[in-house]
Amino acid sequence: MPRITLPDGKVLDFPAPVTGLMVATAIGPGLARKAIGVKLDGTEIRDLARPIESDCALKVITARDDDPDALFLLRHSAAHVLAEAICALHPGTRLAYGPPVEDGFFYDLKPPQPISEADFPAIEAKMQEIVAANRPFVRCEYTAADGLARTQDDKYKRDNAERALQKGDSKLSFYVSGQPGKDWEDLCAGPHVPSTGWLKASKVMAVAGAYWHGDQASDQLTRVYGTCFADEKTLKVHLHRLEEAKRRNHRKLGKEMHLFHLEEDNPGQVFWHPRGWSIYVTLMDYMRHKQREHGYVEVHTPSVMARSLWERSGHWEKYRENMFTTESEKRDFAIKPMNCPGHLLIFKQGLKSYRDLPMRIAEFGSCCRNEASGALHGILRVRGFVQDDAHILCTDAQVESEVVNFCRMLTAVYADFGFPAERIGVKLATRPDKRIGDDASWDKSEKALGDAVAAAGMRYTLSPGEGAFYGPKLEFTLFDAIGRGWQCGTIQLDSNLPGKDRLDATYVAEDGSRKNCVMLHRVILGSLERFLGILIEHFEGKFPLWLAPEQVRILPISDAQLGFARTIRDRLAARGMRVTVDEKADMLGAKVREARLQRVNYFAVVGQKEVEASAVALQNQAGEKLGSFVLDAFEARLLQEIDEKRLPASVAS
RNA sequence: GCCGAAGUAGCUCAGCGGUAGAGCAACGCUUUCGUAAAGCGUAGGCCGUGGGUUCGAUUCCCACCUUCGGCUCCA
Repeated sequence: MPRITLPDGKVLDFPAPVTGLMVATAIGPGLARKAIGVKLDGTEIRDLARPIESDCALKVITARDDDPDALFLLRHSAAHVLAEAICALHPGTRLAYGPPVEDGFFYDLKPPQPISEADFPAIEAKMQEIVAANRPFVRCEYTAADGLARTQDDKYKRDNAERALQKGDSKLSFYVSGQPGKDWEDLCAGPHVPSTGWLKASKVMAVAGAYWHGDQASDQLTRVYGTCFADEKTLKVHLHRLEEAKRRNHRKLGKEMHLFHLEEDNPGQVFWHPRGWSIYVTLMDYMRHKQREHGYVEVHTPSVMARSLWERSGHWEKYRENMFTTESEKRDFAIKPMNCPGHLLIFKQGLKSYRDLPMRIAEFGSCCRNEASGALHGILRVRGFVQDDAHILCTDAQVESEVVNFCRMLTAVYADFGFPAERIGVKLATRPDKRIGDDASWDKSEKALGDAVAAAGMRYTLSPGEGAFYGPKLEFTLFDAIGRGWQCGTIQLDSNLPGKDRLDATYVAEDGSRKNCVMLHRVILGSLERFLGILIEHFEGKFPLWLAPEQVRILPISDAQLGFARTIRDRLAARGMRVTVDEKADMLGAKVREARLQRVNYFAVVGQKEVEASAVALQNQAGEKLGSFVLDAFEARLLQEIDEKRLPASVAS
């Protein structure tokens, strides 16, 4: 006799087991028409047609794009429609696994022939056919034996079934899209929407490879990505957002704006052009300044270090495959993939007292890592990069305050780049299965990091098991102007590397004894290459004035104003600004167009009128005409905007 | 590294067994112009690299390199 509690607190009593649909109907026929599933006790999503036998809290899930539960149901069901369509078009296709994911769903399968984008229109047409037929999703349950028998010839489904049974399920469920025995079926735990007709706003997005169980040594499968929304309008918005991401692509903008290039013969290494390097240097200068403010000392350590040092640090053993190595006079060397050993070697010079701690050692460390060729990605994932790296050597007792300090510094830095607190996500990555150190010390260090984040006024979520083998870490993700997340900053607690068995970094404590330091590895921007790539996409190449490679372009109307234009350029350049004059014989319209496309922040038109008034007619990148400015006012305006690090309206919140 | 797709002028792209095409950019000349493209002309190519098939390959086949989309990885 189930007693159902609704979200508003109302209680419905039923004399016998009911289905979600019956509950929805009891609430109202309108709701029943819109219902696609129910959620029990805030955890289990269930088909509308399945019986509910015991008391529970129940939410009716309707087809809405702002409800993650609804999207889960729609996308999980759309994955079935996709799989059915592919099976119909490519008989002999083996199905593996088709879950909903962020932004859509995928289905891993093994078709007899490769599937490519050219097949999408046919797949989508078939899917629309299945949707138009509006066939019900019917759940069929079998005993373990019967269910296993149904998956007998299918390696992947058999494996899924066995895993479900291992997990403790007593029955195996299949979902038929239509009539059992007649229509397509798939082993699946569910849940699903009532019928295929709900899945109108679906689209096949991409095809890629994937491994069975994510294991490189296992079968290679074809992964077909799709997405589905409740409303076709939301699908359009989603597709529009993808277009937007394409427009912001840092590789495209980097080329258009002459920031950098990548050389085919030298994969994974960036050639920075004058304009790109200008931004890069501004980033470094800025961080150098911030680090000084926060009590860091800057150092520089060798790019190539001997194998013996990497053996002592443990890197040779663990990361040998990903290190570039070289040899001289029969000794092995490696190009540094990290800066920490070098920083510890600096720390170890001379005797350190507890009074010297914490010691914050920073370096714009140029590192090389031999990343797998397939992992390279524009300037976001490269083999040669520079980090705003630093290592804080301190005592256990100092960890928490150092982390608080770091979080505050990081928040201030991110805000200057257009990522205010609400655009920062924090994760605490805790102890992994494979780890060193006892549980008591893990308890202590995880708590220290968590407390520090809270003390800095930030919220975090847990990322269980994702910590480094030597200690927990905090990971900071930035959400850009179109909502994409990029992990940048991190701080990791490490007592392994400075420990006795590794590089043995010690200090003399108050009581005269020698103690080992603990170390915090930390970056804020991370790889400058990557961070700059993210900034390009975040700003769509329209950098704030303080970062912009070309802040002002003077546009003379005719050659008669060239001299005046050059005078203005020299004057602003003397104040440290990045200014050019467009000396081409083009007409003004062409010069304006060019300047806007190049994303120059300000363009100052000078004609006869301006020469006479010693002024400029100003326009900004957005195309707003700002009127006439005499030179003093013009210069003051620019300097103030640079000084404030003012952000463009597109990201200011 | 693995799976799929792609690589043609500086850029964006067309062509696809028979002498390599456009627009923009560049360069030259004319124009000196008031807020998103002045006009005319010139030059520009180992059609990613290597092999094969063919009378003939940018085009078809194979291998490799690089890039892109994923997977795996990311100290």
